[in-house]
Amino acid sequence: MSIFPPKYSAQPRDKDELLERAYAIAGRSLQELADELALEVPENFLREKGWVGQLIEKQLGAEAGSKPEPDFQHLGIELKTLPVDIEGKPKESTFVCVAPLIGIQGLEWQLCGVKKKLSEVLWIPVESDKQIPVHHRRVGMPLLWQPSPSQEALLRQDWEEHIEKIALGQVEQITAHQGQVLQIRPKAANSKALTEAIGPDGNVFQTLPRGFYLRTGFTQQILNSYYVTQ
DNA sequence: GGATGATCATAT
DNA sequence: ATATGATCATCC
Repeated sequence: MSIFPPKYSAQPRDKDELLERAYAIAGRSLQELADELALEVPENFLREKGWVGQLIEKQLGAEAGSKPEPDFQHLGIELKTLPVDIEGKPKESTFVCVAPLIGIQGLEWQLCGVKKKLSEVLWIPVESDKQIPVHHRRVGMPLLWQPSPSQEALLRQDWEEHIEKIALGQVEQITAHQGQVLQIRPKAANSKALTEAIGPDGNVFQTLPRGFYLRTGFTQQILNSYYVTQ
C-alpha cells in the first residue's frame, strides 16, 4: 500500500520515451509496480492469467483496450511480456493472434495477422518460476525486436503451411506438433466455444477457435540474439 | 521437465 | 462470439 496517489502514465510520445519507461521498470518487483498503480497482486494466476501483461501495459502507458491494434499504435509497436525462468529461458509459448479459419482465400503473408503483430515487438521478460512468490517476481531488461530475414522466413513458412491446411478444410488435422517456430493451438474460453471454419468439402462448420503461438525455442532465440551475441 | 490442449478474466 | 491479456493442467 502507499500514501501516494496512483501513478499516471500517458502514452509515450516516441520510441525513446517508451524504451526509457521500459528500462525504468527493469529489475523492479511486481509488488512495487502494482503499488504504484494501487493494484492488488494476486497470489497466483489461476484466474487472472493476463494480470502481468496488463500491469506492464499500464506502467508503460499502453492503451488498455480490446481493440485489434498494436499496444502502441502510433509507434507501430506491440508489447509482449515473456515469462522466463531464473536463467532467462522462456517458460511459456507466446500468443500472437487468432488464426483465421474462414474467408482466407487469397490471404498473403504480407497482409496476415502474424506478420503485422510481429513487425516490431517490445519484449518484457518477467520472472515466472513457481518457486518465486508472485509479488517478489522481477521485471527483466526490455528488448525491442524486429524479425531478422531468417526469422521471418521461418515464421512465413510455418504460417503458409498452417493456412494451406485451413484453406483445404483440414483445420481439425492441425496439432501443436506442427510448425517449427509457429504453432496452432486452441484459443478459447473452453473446449465448447465454437467459431466457423472451412470444412473438408468446402462447406462451413463450427469448430474450436485456434490461435497462433510462438514456440519457446523461437523466443529464446530472440532473447539470445540480443543479450548474448552482442 | 517440457510441450500440448484447455482454460480464465474482462471489454466490446 | 471476438478481441485483449496469457497461464494452467495434464500427458508423454
